[in-house]
Amino acid sequence: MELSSSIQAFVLHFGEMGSRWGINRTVGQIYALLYLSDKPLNAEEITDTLGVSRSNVSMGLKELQSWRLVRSQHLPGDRKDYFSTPEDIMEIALTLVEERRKRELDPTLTLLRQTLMEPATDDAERHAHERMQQMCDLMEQVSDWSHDLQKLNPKELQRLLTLGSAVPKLLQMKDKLSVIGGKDKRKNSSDKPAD
Amino acid sequence: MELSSSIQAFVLHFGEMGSRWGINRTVGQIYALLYLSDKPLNAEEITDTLGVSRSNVSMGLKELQSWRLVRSQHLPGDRKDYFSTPEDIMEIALTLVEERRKRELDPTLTLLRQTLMEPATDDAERHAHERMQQMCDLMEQVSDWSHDLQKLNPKELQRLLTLGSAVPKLLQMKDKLSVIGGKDKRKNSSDKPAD
DNA sequence: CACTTTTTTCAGAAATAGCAGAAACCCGTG
DNA sequence: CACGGGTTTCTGCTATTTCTGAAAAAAGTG
Repeated sequence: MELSSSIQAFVLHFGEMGSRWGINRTVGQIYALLYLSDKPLNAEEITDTLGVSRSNVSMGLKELQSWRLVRSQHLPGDRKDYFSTPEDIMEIALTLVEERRKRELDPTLTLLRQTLMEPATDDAERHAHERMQQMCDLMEQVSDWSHDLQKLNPKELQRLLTLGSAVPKLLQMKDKLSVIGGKDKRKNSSDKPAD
Repeated sequence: MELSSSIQAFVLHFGEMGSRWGINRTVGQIYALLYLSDKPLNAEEITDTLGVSRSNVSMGLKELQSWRLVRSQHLPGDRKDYFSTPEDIMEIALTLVEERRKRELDPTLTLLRQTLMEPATDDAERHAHERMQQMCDLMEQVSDWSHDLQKLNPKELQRLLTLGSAVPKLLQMKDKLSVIGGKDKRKNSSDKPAD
């Protein structure tokens, strides 16, 4: 399959970016190709288009499936496996966030929790444990937040993202409401006197 | 410098995770060491503690500085450079988000914008451009959101993070307010009839 | 259940990244 | 401007990752 120049550029770019994203060139290219394609592709088509070996494509697809970024399906009257990416880009983004959390955060979180079970024995270790505790707390919050994100449907997510920078304003609004409601009369309950 | 076992475990773990995070083992270990240390360390101390070559440490520190994750300082009466990480973990996290955006998002965003300037010439390309447009829109939102995050001070950020899953509820609250205010009487202005 | 088609696995080749040691460099100081 | 402590860059070797072609396995088919 011949690629038009803009599609080709995108595919090659994804290949190059792959290393920064923690995947290899072929995996990046396969993903780009499937993402842009208007129909599912089989492994042979991918092989021909990218000019890499069949086995390489097989391994790449396996990896992309382990990331849940591509799915396979069978077309009627054809024994080949056909691969495609989800239509909804929000769904793709959510998958990416979840998988990265699993791979990049969870192992460290596990180690930190284990380590922090034991008491520190000297000053240096005491300080180190404090630092680990800070990291652990933050990672847990990020992890929780990522879990919460997964529960949102694409529409809510879209809304949240559009909100973007407006969130702090929303927070202020909430504060005012709380003040009216009398639940919390302090202007900034958790702020230090002056920064 | 001898490391206590829990510190050692953390340092080694960071070394292993390095490959997933897009840094190499030594860089990961250096960072872990500096992060836990209760005082700034010089290159020689790092070399001795980790048992890697002096030049390797030098390159690692250079990389960590390019990420703005460690800073160097001079101690009075000592010509050596001393290295440390910021105290505030929120500041560290913000730096990480910003640097990752620069490295992992911005180049692709640039390519997408360029590509989308040109019109598509055939059906396949037309579809591909639609997909690129979706990706571009999402990446721009994420990028904007990341920029907004940078403007927040650590306290606000902490608050936002703690909020976590509560944000959707906040959204609902906002909706109700809007309804009261009469700006938007629909229950879910942008939702499809049924999902 | 033999045969064909398709996919996966594996072992080694090729490419890339990481590392140590040596050399070069930088910068105050006498 | 030579010296010495300190740092960075360069060079070549090593380890790791990526990739290919061949062989094995799996999955349909008549």
